[in-house]
Amino acid sequence: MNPQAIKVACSNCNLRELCMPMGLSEHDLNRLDDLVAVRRKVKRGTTLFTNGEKFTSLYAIRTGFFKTCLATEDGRDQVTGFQMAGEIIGLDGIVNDQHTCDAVALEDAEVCVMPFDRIEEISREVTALQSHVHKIMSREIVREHGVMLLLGSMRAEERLAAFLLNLVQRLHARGFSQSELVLRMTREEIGSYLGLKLETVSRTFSKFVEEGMVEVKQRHVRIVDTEGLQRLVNNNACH
Amino acid sequence: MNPQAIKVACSNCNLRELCMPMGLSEHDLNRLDDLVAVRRKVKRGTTLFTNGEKFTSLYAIRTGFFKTCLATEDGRDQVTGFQMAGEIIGLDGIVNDQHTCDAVALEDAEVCVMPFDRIEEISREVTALQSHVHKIMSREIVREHGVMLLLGSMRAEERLAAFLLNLVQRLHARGFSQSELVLRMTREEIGSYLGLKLETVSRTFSKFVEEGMVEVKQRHVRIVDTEGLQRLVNNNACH
DNA sequence: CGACACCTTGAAGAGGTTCAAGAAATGTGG
DNA sequence: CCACATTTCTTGAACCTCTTCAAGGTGTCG
Repeated sequence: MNPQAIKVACSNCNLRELCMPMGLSEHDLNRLDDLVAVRRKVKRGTTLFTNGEKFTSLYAIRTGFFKTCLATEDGRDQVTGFQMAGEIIGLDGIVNDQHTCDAVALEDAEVCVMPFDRIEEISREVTALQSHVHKIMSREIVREHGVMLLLGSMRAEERLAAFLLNLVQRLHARGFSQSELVLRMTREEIGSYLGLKLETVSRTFSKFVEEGMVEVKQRHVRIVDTEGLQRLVNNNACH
Repeated sequence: MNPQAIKVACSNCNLRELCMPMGLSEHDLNRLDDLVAVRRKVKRGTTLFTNGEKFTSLYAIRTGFFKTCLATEDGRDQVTGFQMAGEIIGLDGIVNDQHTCDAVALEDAEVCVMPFDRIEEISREVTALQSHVHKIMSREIVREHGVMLLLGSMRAEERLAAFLLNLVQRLHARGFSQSELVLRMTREEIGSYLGLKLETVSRTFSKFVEEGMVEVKQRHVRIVDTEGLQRLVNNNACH
């Protein structure tokens, strides 16, 4: 058995710059390679973790696409985010040693499993990792502030425009098109995330198409007028 | 000059159990006392930090009451949270070394200033602090998930009920009444937080009063029927 | 190829917003 | 300490956005 062939190594992962700190010494890089215990495949439609489950690890998404969602006993359901390659999920579990939401793969996925006690251990030694972990958590807090702004103050069109621009921008950062994207989620999931009903999402898509801002063919979306969408998001003066 | 009299000491602060880890050795406790550089008073209506300002420190609230809010150039405004004694604010600033929201004192307040580089330094040595910092950030993430659920799936009554119950619960944890509270914020600020207009907040208060669930006299609120409010929040079956 | 999930569109209805006016509380300056 | 200005809160009426309910269409997967 050749350990080289099996060993999971952040040091030569091409997603490193997305999920790991940059500019490390050789020595620190080697320490980081101890972070990832194993990789885990998650089939489409199955969960990486669920509400109530014991928290042990954070997960770095290598491939695939996830949603995280809250489901309360009384039947409410809220998608709290969509995550793609290079992003970290599981942060919600730290506070009470158990997860408070479900992470569902929206397409076949693979994640790097990073046991949290090991993260804490190594980040005591590698300052860059410590700082990185703090920044990742802070980034999530800031992202959620943005969602609160969206849910609290935007109208349906503005929400969907903001959503599309955010998605395409993140995909672009991963080398995909600036204007075309394939939605991995249903209208209902988009609606849940945006605080809208699926019919409203559908209607708003249709409206964007009528106005020539996007082309939509099922889950294939092409953004024709980025500035137009941007104006919708920024400019709430027009109402 | 007697250092004893001036020295800020977490080790004998009565809010310690709210903002600091528990069960530390004498030695670790002493290390923790190096965390707080100074205290700072913040007059009502003034800001502790503002959007764009350089991030240097986290703040533990000793006395007083804050709101954090996002204000975008185009005039949107969103209250992202209300914070009280024992809670930590400033986490949003970590990711980009600058704050992304404003923290406004809603009454005269005093905070403990904890330089973040010192927090990172000490938490490399004191495992309990490291863990504590992680938990605080995770707790904020989970709290915001809850707000997303509220904004994304609740109706006006449900939102206000959830808001009141949350406030009174936090106050109760600080030794105040389980049923009476004084709101430190305006109807407009409540509305912004809950994604409603101030008129809707006012009307919903009136409705609760009519139904005998609460008594309201300006900012003085007395919760008469806690279970009733709880039912509103949990039970979305009734519509 | 048939069953199922997903999406679109229409029409009616509800919940929340907007606009407006007035009342109550709070703060300020003389 | 009182009078006045200002902010905050309440309530009504009309309106608008989004939801609900319903039906039909499209795509997908075993």
